[in-house]
Amino acid sequence: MVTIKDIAKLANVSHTTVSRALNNSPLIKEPTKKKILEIAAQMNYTPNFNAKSLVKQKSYTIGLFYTSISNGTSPSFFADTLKGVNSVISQEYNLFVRGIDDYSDYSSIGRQRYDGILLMSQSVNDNAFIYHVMEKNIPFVVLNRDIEEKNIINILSDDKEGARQAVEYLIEHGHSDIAIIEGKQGFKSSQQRKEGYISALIQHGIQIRSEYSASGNYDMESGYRAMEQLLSLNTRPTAVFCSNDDMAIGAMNAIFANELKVPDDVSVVGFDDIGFAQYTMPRLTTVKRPVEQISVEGAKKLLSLLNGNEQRKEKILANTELMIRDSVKTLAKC
Amino acid sequence: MVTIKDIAKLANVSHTTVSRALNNSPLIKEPTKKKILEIAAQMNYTPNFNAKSLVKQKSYTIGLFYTSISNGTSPSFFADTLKGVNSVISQEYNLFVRGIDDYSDYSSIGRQRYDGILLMSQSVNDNAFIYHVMEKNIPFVVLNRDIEEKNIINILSDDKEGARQAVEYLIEHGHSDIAIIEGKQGFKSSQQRKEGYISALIQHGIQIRSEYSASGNYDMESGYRAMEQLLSLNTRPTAVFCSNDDMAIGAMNAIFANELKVPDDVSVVGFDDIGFAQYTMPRLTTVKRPVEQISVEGAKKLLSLLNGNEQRKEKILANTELMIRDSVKTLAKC
DNA sequence: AAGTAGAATGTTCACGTTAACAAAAGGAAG
DNA sequence: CTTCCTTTTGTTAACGTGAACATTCTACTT
Repeated sequence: MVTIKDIAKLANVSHTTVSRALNNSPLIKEPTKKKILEIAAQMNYTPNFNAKSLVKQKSYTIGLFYTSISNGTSPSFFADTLKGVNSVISQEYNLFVRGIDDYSDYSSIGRQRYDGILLMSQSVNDNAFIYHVMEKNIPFVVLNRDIEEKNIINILSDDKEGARQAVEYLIEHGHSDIAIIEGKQGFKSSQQRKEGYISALIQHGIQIRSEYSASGNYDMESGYRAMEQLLSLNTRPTAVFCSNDDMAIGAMNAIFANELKVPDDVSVVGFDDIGFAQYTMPRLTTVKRPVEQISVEGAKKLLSLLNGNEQRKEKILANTELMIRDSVKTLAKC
Repeated sequence: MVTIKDIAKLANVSHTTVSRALNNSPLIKEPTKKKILEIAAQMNYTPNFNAKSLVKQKSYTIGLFYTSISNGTSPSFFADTLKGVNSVISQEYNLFVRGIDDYSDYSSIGRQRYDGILLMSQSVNDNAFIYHVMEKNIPFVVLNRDIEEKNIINILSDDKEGARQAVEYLIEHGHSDIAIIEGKQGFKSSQQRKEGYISALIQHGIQIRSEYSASGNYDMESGYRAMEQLLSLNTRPTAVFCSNDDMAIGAMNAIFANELKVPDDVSVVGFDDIGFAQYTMPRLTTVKRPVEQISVEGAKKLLSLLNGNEQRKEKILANTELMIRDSVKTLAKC
């Protein structure tokens, strides 16, 4: 392995001069710098990041942590977040990916190893990890999940507004018998999506009917069951807002199973815009959560923090986008 | 930051003794070791991996490289491979993730930075990277894509056999007018899946008809177009083997668009078993590529290599599995 | 009791880099 | 030509750890 000392010998200067030249220090005369740079290139020199890290007390490493890599994280979430973060991180930084549940204890997670941490949080269970990171004084950003705690940079999508818009879209297309299939009990996201649903109804003066609220837990199967329950009502809803796409797919299957059609008999709207939403039959109208954008913003924020720019420790809401496809029917307004 | 020297002072021993105790050296007396370990735990000591790396000439980092993170890699592929690798890598190692196309030059990729490299290869364009890694003498394993080169550890699924089994399954269910929608021209995988298709037909004495070969390029749209072409034939095939699931979904859409039904009018089989295959209507029968298993095997192989166990530089084929769902109809044999 | 082998611990140095301080070289002013 | 800055370069130490070699301590043999 070629080191700066090797270069120094060849260039007939001290290794410090080489170091300075490579780091583009203004202290070095142009011709000297040029000569050194040439030799370095010729010798195929690669800096040793470990040595650099050791002396600079910086790891040049950013940790990207998920709640879990093995359990529950949806494929498209991985792909989108990784894409987003990856596009921002410069070559100077290493990107390390791990699941929080891979660790039995967090002792190996310290400042020396990570300059900063991006946490794609999907569960309240992550809080222990968050406290550890705060305690260790590692710069970090929490993405995707709403953290109650103040003084944390927290970027997530505005689920309430997204849900409101989706339901408003249904109303504008003539629906007023609109049901909701709720997300997992106790999840902040479930609550906010429901709030959006309610807010849209109120805003348009539509009465809220408790029998139009069916509970689910974010998986397909629960969407199916919730839909069956809704279909068995005396006055069947003409449209259903599902708190995520998986449940929407389950709901659509339940509708088909009852020999009804989407959107002719029942309109369906989802939430998330998973990759598969455009491959369903019919293609699913849904609320796109800007996961990739959140990742990009989060990574940028973190990098800026690492560069010493003070950031406001605030919550940032990213806008959702309604992806209009084919699962909603326009009703003639009565 | 607490270092072994701090511990040494408190324990009234030399820092080397601490180092040995922490590394569980047999040279240290039990009571001393115990005392040191206790103090370390109490002080919340975290080893500095940079210093360790520097002196041991080891980076404790495994690079997981994809052909691209931004382009073309399917979400489920990310998720499955990451899961697989992650489950094997011990806490001792860092997992570094990047796309090859993130690099304009490979100069920063050297032995000091990576103890070993896992390459999830999806394109011939990766070859330049492979040569670089070989030249730098970094231990590595190529996964997923068939590499012609000898003397490379190369783990991939047995696509030919998988395709053969799928087509055989169609034949066993009474089909003999079986078409194929081929994968992207020039891809090794396309070729091997087609070979499997042909081999099954020959084996069962079924004549190969050139008009039953439609070309595609692995995306939905191409599957749709290929299927339309097949449907326009005088003697429509009763079953279609699609070289991947995306094209199978496209093909199913084409069948529906022509007011035909899957599987009643045409049976469809896919390849890959993407997550969505079980959510299609009807659920897609397909060949599951053991992506996660390949990742696990590859990571194990690499770790074993890093631990100094010589590995045979060979090609390993992993078995596919036919996922039987609802997109194939049993025909009465004539 | 002395000698000795072996176990346990300590000293010193090295890894490759940057930083603090030191020194030399060059140039301007008197 | 001194003297004194300023610019450029060099010397030395430090980061935290592990390894080679050195030393001390123990326990056993004679």
